[in-house]
Amino acid sequence: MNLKAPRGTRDILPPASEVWDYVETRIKKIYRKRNFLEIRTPIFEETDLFVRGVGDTTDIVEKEMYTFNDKGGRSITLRPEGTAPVVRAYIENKLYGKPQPFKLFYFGPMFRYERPQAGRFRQHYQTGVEVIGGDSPLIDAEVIALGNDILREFSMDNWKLHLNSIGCRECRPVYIEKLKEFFRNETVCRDCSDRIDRNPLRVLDCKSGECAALKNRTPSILDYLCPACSEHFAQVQQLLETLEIPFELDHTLVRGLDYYSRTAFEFKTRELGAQDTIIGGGRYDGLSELLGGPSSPGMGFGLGLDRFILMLENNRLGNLETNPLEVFMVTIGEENVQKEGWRIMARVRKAGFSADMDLLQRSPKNQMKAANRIGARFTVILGEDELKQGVVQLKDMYEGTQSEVRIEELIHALEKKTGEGN
RNA sequence: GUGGGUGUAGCUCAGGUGGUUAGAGCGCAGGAUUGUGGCUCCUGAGGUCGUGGGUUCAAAUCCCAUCACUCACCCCA
Repeated sequence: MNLKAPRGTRDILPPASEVWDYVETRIKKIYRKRNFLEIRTPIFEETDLFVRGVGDTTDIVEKEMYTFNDKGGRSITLRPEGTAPVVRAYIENKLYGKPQPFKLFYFGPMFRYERPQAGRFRQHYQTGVEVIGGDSPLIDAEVIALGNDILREFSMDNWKLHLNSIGCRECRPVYIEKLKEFFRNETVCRDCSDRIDRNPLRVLDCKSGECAALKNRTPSILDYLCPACSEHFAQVQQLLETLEIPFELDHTLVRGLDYYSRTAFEFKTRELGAQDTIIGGGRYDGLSELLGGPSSPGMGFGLGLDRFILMLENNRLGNLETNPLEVFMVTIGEENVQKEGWRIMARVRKAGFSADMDLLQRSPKNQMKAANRIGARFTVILGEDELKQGVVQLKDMYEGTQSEVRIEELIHALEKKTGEGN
């Protein structure tokens, strides 16, 4: 076959898909415990949403979007990130009329046209939260704490929380001027000399030798925050200290999207090679207005599930015990026996056990073989003789023991055996 | 978008300096006398040697291109 999954995409097959399901389910529980509710937004949106929301000078919009015209001539874009769609939905559905702040979570694929590498895909999966309708530092702390909780819940500890404030519409322009001034008098790399005017904050993030060398002399945004932002940021830090969540101030942390304001944070690990951000987020107080909505400050994060699961696997936490098949039905005989076996299996399933049987009309021996390879806990064997007597052989595949039970006693016997095990 | 590495059965890999029917282990399918797994033994299926060109009497092997994977840059989840 010469058809392949497109570059940067992949199939998630069993047993990996079991791990994904497990992770998603467990994260969802954490959200629900904190009274976050799910939102599902379209996988594609009008292109303009991202151009306006994410920012037209960002890398995402400039070169990473999957954009196309649909048959009606509309410009459509596969969503590259989750926040702008959620805020769009918030405005469109007038969620500001509900009790505030509105706390949402989402799961789903995101699309970016990038060169794939470890932990980076063209279709990747994120889960994230957005708290919209409030600018209290309590919200910032709650969101960051939630990220912290998820990592802890999965016993991950090889990461650091990087924290910064990138100010607001009042103070950031002042800082940006200072920054431009500073960089103009220094030598920066080729990419960055272009950036100085268009998006000077990003120079801070540059890892190239000459730019990185400037880091400790570069003016820090934290020295230019207006009183309101400064106070807000101080409170966020205090709250994190109260919650005993360790963090590291990092004034070079600038998120790539334009809509961020004030608090910005990333949970980074050293285990994933160059793609080290596992959770990234921050506050976006102006986004709603940017999209034509009312003033509705918000705060959220995105968590990269591909990277998250990669990290779990690195720590051998990926070998999660998946539930083994409980019963494999083995029939020995003609059609009448198979039919009765089928009925028995249906009853076993109805009683709450997972059950399967041979679907290839194999010999008894090969049915047993199959049961063994699948890892079934029990086999229930039915032959002509058993059928006549109304019994089955119940075999414990782990212990190799086998006993005869009446068909009507089977469920009871299974319950007893599995009860003993646990 | 830029640079490095890789590309032989489902998986992990062998296949010096080009030479005839491309191999192994594992896995998969079946069998080793009456209706029973795991161990052992036997048998079998399965390969456009990533793809397309080129050099050559002859290419998995050399050259070019292309695609994919991978690592890094860039950027982020």
